[in-house]
Amino acid sequence: MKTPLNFIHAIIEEDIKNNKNESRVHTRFPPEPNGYLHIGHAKSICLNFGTAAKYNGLCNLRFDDTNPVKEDVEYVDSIQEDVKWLGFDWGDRMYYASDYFEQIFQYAVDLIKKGKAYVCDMTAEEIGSNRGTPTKPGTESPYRNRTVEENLDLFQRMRAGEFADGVKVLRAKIDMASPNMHMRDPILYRILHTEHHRTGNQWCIYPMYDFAHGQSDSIEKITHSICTLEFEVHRPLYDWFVKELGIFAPQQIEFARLNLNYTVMSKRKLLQLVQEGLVNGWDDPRMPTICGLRRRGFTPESIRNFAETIGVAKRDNVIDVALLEHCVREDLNKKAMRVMAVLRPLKVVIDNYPENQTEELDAINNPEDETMGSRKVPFSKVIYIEKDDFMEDAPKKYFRLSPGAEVRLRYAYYITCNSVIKDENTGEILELHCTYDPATKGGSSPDGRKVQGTIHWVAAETAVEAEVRLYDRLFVNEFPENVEEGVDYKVNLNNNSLEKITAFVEPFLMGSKLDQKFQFERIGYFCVDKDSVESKLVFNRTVSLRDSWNKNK
RNA sequence: UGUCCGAUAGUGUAAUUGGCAACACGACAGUCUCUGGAUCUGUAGACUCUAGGUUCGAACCCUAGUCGGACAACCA
Repeated sequence: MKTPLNFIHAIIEEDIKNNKNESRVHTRFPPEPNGYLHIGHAKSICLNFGTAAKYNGLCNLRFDDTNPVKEDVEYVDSIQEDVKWLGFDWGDRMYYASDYFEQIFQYAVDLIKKGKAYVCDMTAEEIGSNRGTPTKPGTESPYRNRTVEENLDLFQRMRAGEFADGVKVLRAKIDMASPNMHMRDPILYRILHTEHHRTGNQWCIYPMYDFAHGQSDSIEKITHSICTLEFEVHRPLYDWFVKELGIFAPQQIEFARLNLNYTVMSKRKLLQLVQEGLVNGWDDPRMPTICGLRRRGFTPESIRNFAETIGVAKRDNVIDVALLEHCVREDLNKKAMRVMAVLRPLKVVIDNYPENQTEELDAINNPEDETMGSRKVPFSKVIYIEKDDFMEDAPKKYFRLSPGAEVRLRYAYYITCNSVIKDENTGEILELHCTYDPATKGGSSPDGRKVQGTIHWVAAETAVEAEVRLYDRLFVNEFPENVEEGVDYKVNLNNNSLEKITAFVEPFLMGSKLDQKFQFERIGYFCVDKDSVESKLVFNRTVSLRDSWNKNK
């Protein structure tokens, strides 16, 4: 069976067939180290590294670090960690645009010498207003016709630090009347007396992204520069630089960025959520960041599979977060060990079970994977079950415990509920009294009688308390950014996106380690949080299991 | 009133490049089950944005239009 090609791979296969670049495929993932990577970047990472792997090519990791005022090593470290965690390897090809500053400076000198760039003394405001609008042409800078010698001298003096921030810029001399705004004498270099996280104080002028990105790709001999749609309008400019400079020409191909409903994806907004304390840091499990998803319990495989499933195209798209959730479930279903945990405990006393007796019952660790073996679960007279698993006046289709009904305790016994003890004042159900059938040990009866439901439980005596963090969507609105003029999108924040509860878990979980993943049977998938310690376990709910009974209501 | 890009079931992506519109998720129904999970089976759901044209034949090519998106940072 041949898998259909996305449009980028179709282009690449055509290029290979035509022996373009000696049929070489070389991509790159070029983040700016000014924030943490999110699921949208994951799409790009999977695309770039995945494409290289598919065509026996290479993929570089390159930091586009041309703006020292926003960038930081904290981000370059986290980006490397996240790309690695996703399962990709850039080998020895980790680069920085700042590695090329000298070369890029020379490119600028070349342009000046060719009369294609000039130093402009206008202020930012003047340049802005002279640029015109998309429908009106701009006007030319009065400095546009400085001589090559003067430009060369001024540009060298900019580099030497003779001028203050903002008083001069280097601009390309292209066409102030171009219908493409990016061709209206774009700024190439600006003065920034700011220490760079890598080059220190070596430079006080820095190239703009537009003057660095394409050339960086060119220097690295990138064959296919895959980027998002908003850079489509920049492509003529990159091509202009390549042509004027006479350097290797990468081919830029643009694709539509990922959008997820109930989620914001812009770095600016994510930063804001962090800075305003609306979430607990970049790796808050509610964040769509890669580190957030990791802490939430997502696996790299599930994210890669998600990227594969959503495909690549040019039209705008909004993916349902439910698809992302489906991808984790699918992966965790195969891998996660099953255990029992009771989130909202209801005490059950089994009246006819001997006092002080404890049994070790066999439980299968993963019915999807025999090799994961089995374990022992202690059982005794007093147990906890889920509050939801009991109903005093149960509807016909309710298969769990109710007065007079018999259910199976998973891997244990059949029990029947005899009486309900309630708080006299509030009517709240405090405990249940049941009897068990000793012949049903292990969960099946010798007489072959069927029970409607199977519920999970934890023996009270050996139960371990654990903090469980239940996460919900960060936003209540499907499109949180769709707000009326002047309204802050944060009004759409979900006030109940995090609920911390104390649960009882089976003792097996006692020694569980950071990032270990479990399925709490009948509830969902959970992982050990980094806040977890020996004396106080903390679990994050990655995603719930489907519950069709609840859904139908 | 500019330039560039896009438009296919609810959502996303395909369609051997001009030859019966398919797959996944979701929905619904059923099967199975010691997890109301998973599995398995099935059903519904699309005048392929509109109108013309080319053609034996158009989702695909052409023309015009409609709608949507991107672009006016010394950000990337």
